Amino acid sequence: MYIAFMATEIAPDAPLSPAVFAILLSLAEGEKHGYQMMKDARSPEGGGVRLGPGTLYGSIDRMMRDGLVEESGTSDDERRRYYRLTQHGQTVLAVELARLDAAVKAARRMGLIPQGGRS
Amino acid sequence: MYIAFMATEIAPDAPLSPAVFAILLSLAEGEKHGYQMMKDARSPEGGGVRLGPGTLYGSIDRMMRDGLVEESGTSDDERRRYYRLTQHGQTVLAVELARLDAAVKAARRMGLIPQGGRS
DNA sequence: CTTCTAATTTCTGTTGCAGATATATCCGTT
DNA sequence: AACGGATATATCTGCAACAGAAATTAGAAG
Repeated sequence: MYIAFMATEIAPDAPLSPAVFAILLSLAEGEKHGYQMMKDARSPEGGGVRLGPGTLYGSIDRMMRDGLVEESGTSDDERRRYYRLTQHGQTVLAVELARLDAAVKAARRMGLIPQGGRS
Repeated sequence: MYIAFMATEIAPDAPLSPAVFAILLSLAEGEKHGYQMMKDARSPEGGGVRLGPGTLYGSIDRMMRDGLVEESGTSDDERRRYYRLTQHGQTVLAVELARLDAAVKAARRMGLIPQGGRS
């Protein structure tokens, strides 16, 4: 598959840290500001990760530097800074998801995940 | 579900770093020595992660310290040191897998994973 | 017994993480 | 409009983790 190939070729960013993964996943839904990502990440679907301010904003800076996310000028509130995925960020997320999906499925085959698990 | 509950209660180890996750997953198959985990981790089912010696053995030490893995006296070769999961390690892995499973499924619902993906 | 590979160890600079603290803005109340 | 609390971000700093290089030891092959 294309994605699997890309994993080693154009996305040497893998594997992603849990924080970076959670942020990318949150932004996949659409533009978000930091505080919102924080709450997203806490939910099970968002990865169930606790992000403190240091980790959150530090990660965002690095991700901007690496071209995974960018600021969208949007401003409905003076305090908020909105971010969105770049093209590269979308690719990296897709590759990471494919990676995790493969690992989870392998684990399920091994009987390491209780249920078949519901979708 | 039980596991999901445990995630926040008895396993504050989450989220795991990619290296630690790959090692736990590899050991879920049975006893392994470091070099073998290294090759396991490289395969897609193992997480598709490149572990250099520094990361690998450093992680193992920390995991021993944290009671996730332990040495099994097994020795079919003087050079090799074999490790296995502890009870605690198994629990932590199960919790992490449940976490990732939830995230992957959420991502699939969002259409972020190309196929249904192969099982 | 020499040589090649497997397997681990140790070391070191760089980076990321994580909590604490600080600061600015919005909102509801009075 | 001033106040207090919640929202939202910024900054700073010590500690731990990572990542690659280099060295070391043991087994396998000839």
